[in-house]
Amino acid sequence: MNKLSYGLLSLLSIMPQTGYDLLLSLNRFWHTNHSAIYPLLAELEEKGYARYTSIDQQGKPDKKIYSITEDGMTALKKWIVSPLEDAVIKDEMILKAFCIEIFDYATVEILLEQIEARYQKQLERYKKYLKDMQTNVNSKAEPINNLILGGYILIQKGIIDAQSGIKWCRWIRNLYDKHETFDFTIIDFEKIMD
Amino acid sequence: MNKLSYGLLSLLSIMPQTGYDLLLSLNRFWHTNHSAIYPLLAELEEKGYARYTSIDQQGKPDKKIYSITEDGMTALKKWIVSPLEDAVIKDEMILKAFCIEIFDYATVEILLEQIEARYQKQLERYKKYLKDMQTNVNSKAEPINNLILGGYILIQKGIIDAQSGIKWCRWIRNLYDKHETFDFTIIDFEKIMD
DNA sequence: TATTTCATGTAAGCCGTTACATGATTCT
DNA sequence: AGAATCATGTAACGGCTTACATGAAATA
Repeated sequence: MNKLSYGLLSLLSIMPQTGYDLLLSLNRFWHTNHSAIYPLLAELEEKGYARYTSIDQQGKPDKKIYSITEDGMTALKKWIVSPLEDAVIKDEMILKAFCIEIFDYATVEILLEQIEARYQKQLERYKKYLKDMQTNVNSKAEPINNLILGGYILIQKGIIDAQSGIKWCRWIRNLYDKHETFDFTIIDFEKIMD
Repeated sequence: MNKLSYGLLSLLSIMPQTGYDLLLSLNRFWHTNHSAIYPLLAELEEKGYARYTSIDQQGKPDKKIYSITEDGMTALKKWIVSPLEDAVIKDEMILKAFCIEIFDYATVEILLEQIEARYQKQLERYKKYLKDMQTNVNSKAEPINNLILGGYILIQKGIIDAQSGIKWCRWIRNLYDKHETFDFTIIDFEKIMD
């Protein structure tokens, strides 16, 4: 049982769905693809944590609607309160930041614009999710998924992160503007030391 | 050349150092370990992006002090302005968030405390880094590494992220406090829609 | 007409983690 | 006395990504 296996159980606890549905829900908040999900679903079934019912379809492979079993729920209940592992963040931005002091401002500005654009894109994406959710909840239309509360708080997190990322970019620009001679030995630490 | 290879070049552009030194600098901002670094350094040397000079040591393996070559600098200059890849974040917290609505508040509170504690730990860690940096810069003592500007902005990012994470946890608690009947269909979306 | 959506699966390869391996000195 | 620091390396394994494979219907 790896992280993603529990993630699938987590989503299945909300409602029974297919591997394809799970992929769509996951993709909003987690980098993965179908070739990682299908084998894990088969494993969950072998372990007795999930079961599926097949539905015939014309032109497409049979739909397999997975649902969580009682054993699966037991595993989920254990996992949800088990010690939280550290987040693993692999972001090229961090590695690029290491060497910015050897480049001139024009180069740094190119990088900053890319970073800011990425956060801006993220902000738009999550705002769209929020709007979609609002529409669905208000109209009480058939929900694409029932990820109401969980989805809501994760969308909020995405928005907060994007906004603070944009602020960070602007703060860096300000840092450069103030020290045109690039004398970074007199950095004002006090402002940030709570 | 994978992400981490460029990260090593990025750090080597600041100052020549050993694989062990690189590991210590990286560990503040990047999850990795020595067994990933040493083979990559050997590859960088083969490619002509880095070279090393060996230094005899008693009781320990010979120190290999790596430095970036001109070819390495060329590669670094290309990479720094090349399109920024998306960040890959693998955080169990996200997967756990999916299913919170099936649990009672007591269970969610256990999870929230773990998340908040993790952000608190991160905040303390980065504040310590900032203090260390301030001490080093003021005393002009021999710098452990010369990652002044890059380290500074990354420490700031770590602090901002930790602080907003803590605020997010408190916002979730507030959400629960306001709706003791767990009627989450009347969520106030307007407040967040800019 | 071409791409996206729906729908599931396998195979090859890369990347990273854990463990194995060694060993003196310094700190707790 | 035991753990951490300094210092480099290899081997096995697991997990994830990319590509391969199929194919109808709807959209652009």
